Amino acid sequence: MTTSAERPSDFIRDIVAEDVRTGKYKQIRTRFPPEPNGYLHIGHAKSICLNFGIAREFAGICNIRMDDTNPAKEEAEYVRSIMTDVHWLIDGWADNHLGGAPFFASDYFPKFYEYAVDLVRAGKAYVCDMTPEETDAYRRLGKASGFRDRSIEENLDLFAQMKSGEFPDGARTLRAKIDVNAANVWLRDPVLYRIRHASHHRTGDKWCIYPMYDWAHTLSDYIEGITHSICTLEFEVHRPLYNWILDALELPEPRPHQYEFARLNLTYAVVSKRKLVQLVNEKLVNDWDDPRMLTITGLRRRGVTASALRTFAYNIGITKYPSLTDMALLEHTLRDEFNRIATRRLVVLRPIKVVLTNYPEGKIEELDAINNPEDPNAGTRKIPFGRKLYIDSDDFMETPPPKYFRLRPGGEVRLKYGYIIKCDEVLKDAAGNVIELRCTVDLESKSGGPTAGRKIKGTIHWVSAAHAIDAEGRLYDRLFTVPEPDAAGDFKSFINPNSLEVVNAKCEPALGDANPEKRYQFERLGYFALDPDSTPERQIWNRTVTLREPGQK
RNA sequence: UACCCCGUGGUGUAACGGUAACACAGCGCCCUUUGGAGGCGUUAUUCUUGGUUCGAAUCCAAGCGGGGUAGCCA
Repeated sequence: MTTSAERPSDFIRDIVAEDVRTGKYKQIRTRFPPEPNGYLHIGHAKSICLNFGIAREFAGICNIRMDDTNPAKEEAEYVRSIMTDVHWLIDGWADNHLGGAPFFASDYFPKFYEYAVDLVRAGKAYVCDMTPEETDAYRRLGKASGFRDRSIEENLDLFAQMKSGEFPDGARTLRAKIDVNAANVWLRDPVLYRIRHASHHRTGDKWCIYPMYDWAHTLSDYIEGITHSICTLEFEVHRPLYNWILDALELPEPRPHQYEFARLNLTYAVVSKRKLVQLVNEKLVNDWDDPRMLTITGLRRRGVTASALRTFAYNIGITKYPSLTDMALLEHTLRDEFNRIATRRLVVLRPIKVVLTNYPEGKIEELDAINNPEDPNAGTRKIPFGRKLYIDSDDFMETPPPKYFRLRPGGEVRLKYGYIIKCDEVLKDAAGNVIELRCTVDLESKSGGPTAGRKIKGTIHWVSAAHAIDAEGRLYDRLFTVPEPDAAGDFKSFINPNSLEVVNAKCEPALGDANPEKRYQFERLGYFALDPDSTPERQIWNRTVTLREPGQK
């Protein structure tokens, strides 16, 4: 069974456990450091579960830190959405390990600047006047900048002028003086500060020099007392620079250490902020919270629960191998949880009318139905039954294939919790579409009745026409038609044209007081959740995931 | 091209020098008033070649394959 174990095992947790054992740190402290330039997605969820998971397993703390060092890209709106999503995901699980209010790298700008001055004083950084193109070219050639050997006094003076706004954007940078010939290009005198006369979402126009990722991130970790700085694989080559910064500043122990793991890839999906932005901007989906998006907000709207997402994160594990996880594993995780908790209801998605010709006009019966066969405490409810019903058009075929167990002309089927019916007549419109089935009921076959035990292969769901509640059903499918949409060519050309189907559903009356927090199984169809756009007059149901379907349908 | 990292069934992971396991997916059977769930069974794995060792998925080397980096983005 796939349930969330208390202590997952992976190479990072092994390291943390060892550090705890040796008493290397007083307390374990991790961090989740998003840049507020977009919405969080399922890959971030993996990282959040890792960092907060470690905090809760080792009695530690996890900080949320906005890595807001690039004023051109970042917005307060993203800060808000990030906090909403993280809180939702860790609520009741690791929220008591959260390091207080969100931290902001921008709050450390003054400290970053002081450290930079220290670095210059130590002769380990210099102001460089080369253009970005020249810098690139020199770096590629392993050639030293002509400004590399400026005096400390001149560097100090120039850096102060950079800060006070004496120079235009891009005119100068502060660079670390490391090794222009290093095999690792990130050690070839990396840029630490650049000039950007731009308004920052928090510091406004106070600064016109902004720290680069490596400088800001390393020092933020140090300032916050982070012990284990966990990031994705693309930062692996930055680790020597991370350590160089700590060494160059001669920062006292305890110091943070960086570890890297593989980001999440999923079949039939894209999981990268850049691509998700495109889907939104090019209107290929409705918005960031479109239920087809693997953003946390989209998943939430679709009906995915935080606990299921956490279980999924546990199931996929943590390694350094850049794997591709089967979307079926996510779907399995969802079904596994929902099967246990979902309230069962009868809903017809694509109705056909059925008239029971031998059932008395005006007669209504109340049938007993089980709310959740997996949970006896969920109890039962009554479902009204009458002469006119709706069944799903999928459950009737005029000329069915061999293994079709449902209704056919002259055939019998059992109505869940009700009677066995037989199809006598098929009525069609001028276009030849089936519009009504006229059936007869075996009046003794009701649950508990004399012929209730008759062996009938198929059981289908139904709704009383007189009592049905009309509702909108939004049936989602995977957003892409191929397992690896970004493997070759333009991923947007593989968008599934049928990723959303809207239907007018007929729901049993018990759904009238449906709870948006609850999960429902529409029997034989799938798991559904109420969309926030629902109104008291009209419900909108999002299909989170279908029931598992056998090979062919 | 250079540097770094990673290679365990179809997929995701475990095994921490002692003879490969769990989950997903697939297939078959049983059960079923959800073609769901559940039960039982089953297919299938250590990239290659050397080396170290009594013993290697595990340690070493080379090769092959995959990924990452080479922004004044993060």
